[in-house]
Amino acid sequence: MSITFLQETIHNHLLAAVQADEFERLKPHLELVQMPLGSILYESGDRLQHIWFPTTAIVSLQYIMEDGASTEIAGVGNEGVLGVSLFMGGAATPSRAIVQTGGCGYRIKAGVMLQEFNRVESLQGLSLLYIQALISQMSLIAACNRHHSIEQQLCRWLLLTLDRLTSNELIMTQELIASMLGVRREGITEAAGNLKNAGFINYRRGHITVLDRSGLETLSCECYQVAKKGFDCLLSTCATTRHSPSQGYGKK
Amino acid sequence: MSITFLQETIHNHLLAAVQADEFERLKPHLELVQMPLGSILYESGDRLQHIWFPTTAIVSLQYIMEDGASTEIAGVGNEGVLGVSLFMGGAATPSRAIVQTGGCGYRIKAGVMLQEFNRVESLQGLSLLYIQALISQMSLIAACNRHHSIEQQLCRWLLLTLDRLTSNELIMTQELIASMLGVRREGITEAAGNLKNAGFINYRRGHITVLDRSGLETLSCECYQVAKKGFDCLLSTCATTRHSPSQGYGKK
DNA sequence: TACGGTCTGTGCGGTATCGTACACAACTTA
DNA sequence: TAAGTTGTGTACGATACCGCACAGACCGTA
Repeated sequence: MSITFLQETIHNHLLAAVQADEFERLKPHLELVQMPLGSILYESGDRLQHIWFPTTAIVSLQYIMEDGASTEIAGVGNEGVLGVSLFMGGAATPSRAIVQTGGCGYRIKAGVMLQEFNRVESLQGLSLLYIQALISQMSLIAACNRHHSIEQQLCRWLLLTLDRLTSNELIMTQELIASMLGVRREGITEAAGNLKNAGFINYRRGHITVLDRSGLETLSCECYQVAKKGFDCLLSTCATTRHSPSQGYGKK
Repeated sequence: MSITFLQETIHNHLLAAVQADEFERLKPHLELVQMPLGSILYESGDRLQHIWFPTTAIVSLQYIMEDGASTEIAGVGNEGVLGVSLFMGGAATPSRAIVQTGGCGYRIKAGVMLQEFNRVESLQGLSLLYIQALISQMSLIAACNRHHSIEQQLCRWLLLTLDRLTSNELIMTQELIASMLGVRREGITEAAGNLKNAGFINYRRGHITVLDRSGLETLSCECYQVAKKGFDCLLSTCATTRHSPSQGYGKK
């Protein structure tokens, strides 16, 4: 049971990079939870109750405008952690965190986490490292929003999501993608139609299957490669401090 | 001389909020420098040599795409600090920092600053607090980029810049504003023309004078108010930890 | 005062995206 | 199997913004 726990834990790279002795302190507080599609971890303005380390789930951070319009500002998978604003002064979070791909993750109470953050240097370092990566990703997305077409952005988004999955099928409606990218649903329908005609993807009601990754890469803007490089960089840094060297990322 | 120095220093709110004894340690390393319009503090990918605390200068953080297209991702005035990625793992900065309004600021060597950051808890806390505010601002701008018209964004931008100035005149070409907002220069010409016709601003070759703030506020999107609230929140938190209670922000 | 460079104004066609409306298909539940 | 819900396809005008081209105005400098 303890083994299972550890192996599952490893599926979050950030958590896996915590030093062994410090991890032992965290362990009793980590709670494995379901993160079902569409559930909202926190709303903009909420006071954080928990911190989450996704394992198989993917979470989208969105900024919501007064009229309800939304924009994804970053995505978080098993390379990251949700609720970092807790470490930065406890002020309210500026975004909504909504589960974009259902799965699992570890949850830990905010109070405990804050205590450990302040006590444990490696945990602090890892968090900061992640925040840096998050900022990079946000910059990228902001610029991509401004300068690239819906089709290009859709490709980027599909690829980044795919990189965090073990399968090549996304459970995802066009409506949902549209709200992430901050565009009309019809815009996604059209772009997705093009990708389907090109033979790069296929889909049916809420399921998108990627058939040709490299095809998507050719249509995507530069932003996918840049974002990927950022993640790789983060992960390799994590890997060098990993508490158990043999763990990979393969297990379903 | 020492008095002058201190008073100048106070013009950066973040620096002013450092505890007195810790500030004494930093003081010998702080270097008052000119920050002329258009100068670039660092480029995307640079290894940081310095950290800057603007006093009268305003700096724009921009993401630059491969084809040279740019987008402002955040603005930094005397409420903030440039080079925070130094604290977060030393990886390269994801953006370009370019001086948008000429003025002065304090500079400190990266090595010294990093040492102090790791040693001094209040400095760490303040930096994190600022990073949080920066992230909020970035989210906001990303969403505003996506959903609001050039005119609305121009109003927001003018207002936010104005809030950081003591005068109501911006030294600024339309071309430069366009590159900040990531739009064509002609788009700015048109929007600025509207604002001029409405009697809210006036301008001549590289000088923009704001005549009617509240007019701009009515045309601006919600984003200005939200951003302003974020800054106010940051500043009030800084104020409560300020090392010298009597210092304001009035001196030219 | 003349010159030259920079900044601003304007026009025009092209296009991506929006807003709206509606039909149809796929899946769910009764 | 039928009804109802939800997701997708399509069409069409409106419009915001782009790309380009060029004219004119401003301002520093010679």
